[in-house]
Amino acid sequence: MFALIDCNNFYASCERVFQPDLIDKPIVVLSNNDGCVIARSNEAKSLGIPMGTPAFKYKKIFEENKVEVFSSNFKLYGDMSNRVMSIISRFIPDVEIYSIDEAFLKFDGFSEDTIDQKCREIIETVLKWTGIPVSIGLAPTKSLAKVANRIAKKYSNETNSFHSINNNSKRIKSLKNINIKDIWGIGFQNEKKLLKIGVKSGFDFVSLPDQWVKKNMSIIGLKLKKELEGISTLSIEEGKNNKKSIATTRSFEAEISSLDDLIERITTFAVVGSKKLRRQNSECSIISVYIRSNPFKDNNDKYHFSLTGALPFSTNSSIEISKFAIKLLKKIYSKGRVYKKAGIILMGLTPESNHQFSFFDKNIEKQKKLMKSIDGIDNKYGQYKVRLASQDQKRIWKMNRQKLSRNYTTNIEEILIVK
DNA sequence: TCTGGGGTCCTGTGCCGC
DNA sequence: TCTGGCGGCACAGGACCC
Repeated sequence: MFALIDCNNFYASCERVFQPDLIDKPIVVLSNNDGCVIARSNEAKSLGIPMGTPAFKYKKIFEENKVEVFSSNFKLYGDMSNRVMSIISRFIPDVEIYSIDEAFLKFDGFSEDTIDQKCREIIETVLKWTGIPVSIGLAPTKSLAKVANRIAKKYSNETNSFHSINNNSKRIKSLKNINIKDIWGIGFQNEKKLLKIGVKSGFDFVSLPDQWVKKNMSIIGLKLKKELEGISTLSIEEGKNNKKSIATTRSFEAEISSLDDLIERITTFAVVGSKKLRRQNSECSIISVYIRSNPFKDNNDKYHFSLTGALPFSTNSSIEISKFAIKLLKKIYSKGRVYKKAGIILMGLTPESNHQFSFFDKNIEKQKKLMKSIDGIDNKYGQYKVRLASQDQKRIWKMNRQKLSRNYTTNIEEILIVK
């Protein structure tokens, strides 16, 4: 059996742990730059504030209903997530951390009663030790565990936040009651496709012929169908911690058109990206750079240019990576256009320890030492104190974070004081 | 005025060498 | 020597997730 454990309204719950007077009050958490709503407490949900909506459109509703608004504090959420995950691992060894607020668990060789009991214990312990409420869905496949989790959460009063799909009639009943768009793996495009042929519920979906699903929704769609039929096609992936790509991308506060400005941004992204690379002891061999217009602007002139290139060797040096990224940028840049967002993605990641020496990297030892001292200085005096010449020396990230909460758990200066 | 960032996987296409 | 067919590969783009 698979269980999916999910933290309820995770970011909002994290904020609430440290401000208990906000219990029962509507809370929203905004994305970087205070752009979109990315988390809502139940009270905020019932005010009709949608997920992912631009915050400025709801400013009035926030004020009228005294909604507590927070800028995202990922340091805090990341730390709270680690705490929750380590508690879960005390109960069961097979854990796949799926996202910051979700994990799949695999129960093998336990009786049904034992599993139920363990799930309830996990819910209780996580709440007691961290203050974060969680829900658990249990089922024979991962996709059905997602469905079960939804039910556990939606009817938490009756389910006590735990629901199990442990027989066929429960499976059918759940699928009949779930909207097609609420199934894990069905996005907007597939929903459109399915509604067109009259598929509205999960049950309608599993009633389709396999060939249709394969043809119209690829192998992924077919795997999903099998999962919902109770045949497991997705397994627990442990140790997924090592990433296959590392992206650093940002929207700009204003549109940019000069090459120099873009070079400055791309260099900064390259520096940030290579630092992430070094932190997980990896190197990259492929770099992708993109620049794009504002997709929300009301004209037809929308563009997105990207270019991917392979380095002649693997590296995690900020200098090599930014040099190469700028080369790519120059190839896709065209004068006279305006850009609103850019990014760099590092791919072809390999462990630093497997480094293949090549003719080109005579400099490698020198670069390694240099990066080590840069990281050392940054760790001592604060992030990104050392900058490359092509970065703007005065510029600091102008991220808009007007409503940032404190780093209660990761910075001793900001710890909660009880008077 | 103000619309996030970071991932994964799959598929179509074009090119290359056999 | 030329050509068609085919597999493998790289790459771009699309779809999904949180």
